Amino acid sequence: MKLATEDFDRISKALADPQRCAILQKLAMTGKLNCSDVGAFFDVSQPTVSHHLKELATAHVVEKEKQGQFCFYHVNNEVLSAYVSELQRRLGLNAILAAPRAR
Amino acid sequence: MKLATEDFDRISKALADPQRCAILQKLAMTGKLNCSDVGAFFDVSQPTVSHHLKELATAHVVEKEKQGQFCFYHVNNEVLSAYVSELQRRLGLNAILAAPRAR
DNA sequence: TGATGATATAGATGTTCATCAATATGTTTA
DNA sequence: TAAACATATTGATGAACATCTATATCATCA
Repeated sequence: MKLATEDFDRISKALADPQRCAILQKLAMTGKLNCSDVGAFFDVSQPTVSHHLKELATAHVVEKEKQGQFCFYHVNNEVLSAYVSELQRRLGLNAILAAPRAR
Repeated sequence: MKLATEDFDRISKALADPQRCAILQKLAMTGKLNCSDVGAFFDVSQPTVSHHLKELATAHVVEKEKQGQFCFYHVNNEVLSAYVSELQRRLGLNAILAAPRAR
């Protein structure tokens, strides 16, 4: 999966806030949480949690799933993997993998 | 190599600005550049380049090497690799690698 | 030593953004 | 339908930050 520059930049920014990164990490660990669950783990207001989840969703690193009055969020592993790959590519960390195969 | 939380956060922020990320990418591609070289690639003022390079150096993703009146910068691959590894760990992207070996 | 060139610092400015209180919207249940 | 609950939105505020101009520092060279 290939990320557009715009998407890459947005994900970088989404990860740059420690609070938001912690929320994403919690989602990665637990698999799926609703807003209240997330809020229970961190000492921030409900609107702030909602804001961070929205940013993460806008960057497509999490997906939103509405179930009745609840709203579940889970990580999008495909996008996260694509982000890490692109980051490695840009930073030249995949030189060995990208090198032409010896024969 | 293990990154402290503080270092991880700082690197995330260093990568969050597209201009700074582009500078880092250029350094990764070319190996080693001085300030003027970097400035020649991007349409920003000399103090801005100096500022970005300082941020990257503070985050330890690049290293500074003074040679006379010039100042060369090159990426620190060890730190960058450690960052990507820690990111993967936090995002749960290394589940397969981390799994206990089958026997 | 004085001029030129490379880089860093200081200070200012406008923008982005994390956060909150208040409120709105939508959903469930008594 | 009214109350209670979950989430989203609005608007405000203060902090962080990217960028610039001006200037300082330091090294080289004529």
